[in-house]
Amino acid sequence: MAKKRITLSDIAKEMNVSVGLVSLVLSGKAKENRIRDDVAEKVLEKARELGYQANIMARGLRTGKSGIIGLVVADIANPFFGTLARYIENEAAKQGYQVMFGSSDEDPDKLNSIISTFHSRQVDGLIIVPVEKSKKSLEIIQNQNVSTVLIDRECEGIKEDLICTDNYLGGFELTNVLIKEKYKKIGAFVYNLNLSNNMERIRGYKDAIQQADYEIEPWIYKIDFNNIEKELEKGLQKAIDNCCDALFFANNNLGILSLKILWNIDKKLPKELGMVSFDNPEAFEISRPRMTSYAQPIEEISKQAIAMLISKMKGVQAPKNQRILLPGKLILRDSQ
Amino acid sequence: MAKKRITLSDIAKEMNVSVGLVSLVLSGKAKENRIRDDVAEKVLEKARELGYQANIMARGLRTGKSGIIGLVVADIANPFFGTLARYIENEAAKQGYQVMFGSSDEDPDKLNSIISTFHSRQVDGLIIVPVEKSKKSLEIIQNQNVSTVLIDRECEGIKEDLICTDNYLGGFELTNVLIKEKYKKIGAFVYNLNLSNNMERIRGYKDAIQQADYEIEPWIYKIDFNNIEKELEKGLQKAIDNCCDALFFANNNLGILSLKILWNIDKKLPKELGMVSFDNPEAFEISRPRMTSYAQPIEEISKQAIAMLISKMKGVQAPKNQRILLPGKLILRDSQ
DNA sequence: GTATACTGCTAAAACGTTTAAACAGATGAT
DNA sequence: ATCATCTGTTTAAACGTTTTAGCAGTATAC
Repeated sequence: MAKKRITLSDIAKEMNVSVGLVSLVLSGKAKENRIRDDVAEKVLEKARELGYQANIMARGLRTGKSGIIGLVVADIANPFFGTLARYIENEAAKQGYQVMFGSSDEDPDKLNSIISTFHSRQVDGLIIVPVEKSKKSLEIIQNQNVSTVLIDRECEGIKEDLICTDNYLGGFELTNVLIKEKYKKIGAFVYNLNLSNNMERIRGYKDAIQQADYEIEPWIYKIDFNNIEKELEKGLQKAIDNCCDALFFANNNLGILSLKILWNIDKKLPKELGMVSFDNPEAFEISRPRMTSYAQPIEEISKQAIAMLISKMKGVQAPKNQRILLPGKLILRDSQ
Repeated sequence: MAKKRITLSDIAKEMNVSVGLVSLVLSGKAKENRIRDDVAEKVLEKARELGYQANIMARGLRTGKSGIIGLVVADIANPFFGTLARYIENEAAKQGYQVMFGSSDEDPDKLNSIISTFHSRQVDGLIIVPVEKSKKSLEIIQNQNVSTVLIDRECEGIKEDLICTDNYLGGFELTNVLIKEKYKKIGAFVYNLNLSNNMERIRGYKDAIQQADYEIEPWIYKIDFNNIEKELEKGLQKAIDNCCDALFFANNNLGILSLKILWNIDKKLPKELGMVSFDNPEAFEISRPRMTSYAQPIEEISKQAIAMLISKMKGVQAPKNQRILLPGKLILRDSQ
């Protein structure tokens, strides 16, 4: 019942050749090693017949390569990261790599343990969405000399190749949509985490407000990441009490939840307030109002990340510590 | 620069003991092999000091285990599967397993190639969302004797353990919500794929209609999976032309897209039509109308799937070919 | 004083690859 | 006839673990 796996030596025995020869043929090195064509052909045929599948662990042990790319995101259930994972999966597959993933939940300890098991598995490369205080984990990995590229955010104190959306620009453009409508007070919502991308968005928000052609003040509310929904309720109420007539959400989570909460507070609110949100989940297409948002170039990020990772793994000496900022796309709908 | 990995033998050399002893200690088998406590302690200490990380490929080669669970879903970017992946990741981690995933795109060839690379990697177990015509791939895997559990849907002609939502019940309950409102003609939308879960939902829909306490006819429209948006536009228009006054969507994708399309056709439509949808993405909470839906017990599915998989991997002879149907939850909102 | 059992360790094989080096035999050059 | 070259293959080491069998030394039993 328990069918034994076919190994190189099974094939070798059946054909009365050496294991080495079979290996050479099956790894496509027959020509360079001048194996006779007819022999190579027969070996290939036999392998097919027996249903040979290479044992990747054995190969990996010998070669030191696993063919695995480790991806660590904040939460794979978040559509932004899910989509990202999907594109990365595709791009990696094109290059013959498999993807293994882990969700950090914005927790540096989890991040660290994921990275460390990935390392144990000899991943050939790492694509990491760093979290607050992940400097130490990243330093360890850098010392270990594993090819790594960071995406989505920077990590303070770490010099490493990075691909992410131009968050400042997004925050700036989004806020300007609101400013054009002459709102008097635009409240901004962001996590209380020290995440470079969210901070950049807020920086864009602030700059836009400062450069506005009329008098307007920033108003920023930080949401405790461990208690998002409750905190957001409080914050939203406070924004209303403080006469905010428009709202800026620094990410999809905050945007979506706010839409829900505002409606619960008062069904008229969503229509009366001006709103814009970073990220572009499908939910924003069917919400009322349809949320004006800033779509990150997820596919482009994935492509560039894999391209850069592959070139690093191949040892092509790309100039260290590149920072690639990709522009997103403003999606004008009807919430402003 | 390229820091060498620490191996058992590095530790052994530094401490003048044998590799075997170090292995025994680090794999927690010191006691049963009566290694002296002080020796064990020192080895542990040294390993920590040098930053030892086991080489999992070497271990895997020796033990035949990889510690990896392969998960193949239709599309990791779909929030349903993303959430599923997340729970599976968590549950697997609790048992010391890592998850590797692949997206099949409902394509049997892709499914097959994913399964086959997973097998090459010696995954210890497989959790598979089967697609149309995946019988052959699954038979191969069954012959290979890899522990497998199917989730979300059945695969025609394959006897294998299965965990999924009680789709029939969901379709039935959802339709009854509409029937209670006395709609005259309820149009149902479903993919043209032969997926057991979607079929079951439609069966529930049909039965509910047949058992209704007033005269009503089923009206079903099948959407070509390769051209969903265009087809859906056509179908929705047709439903309206055919005087449907309510709509039943067999999954989240169809529900979300329809909400968007209907609004584009005529902004009054979403309010005028009765609607219900299978699945419960967050989008349904902020759409207008808020969509009444049937939430699948994703966490429960994941937990049971991992539990069953682990017990199969451990060789606990669970009665073959279990079929576990888990009830979902009707979420009443205001689209009916 | 000899057999027996226990203690704490080492030795070595095995897992399935990859790959550099070696080899035998044929061919060619001198 | 000798040496070199080429052809097509084999040999064997190596990768880093795990695990079984065995070994030397000490303790216990009679």
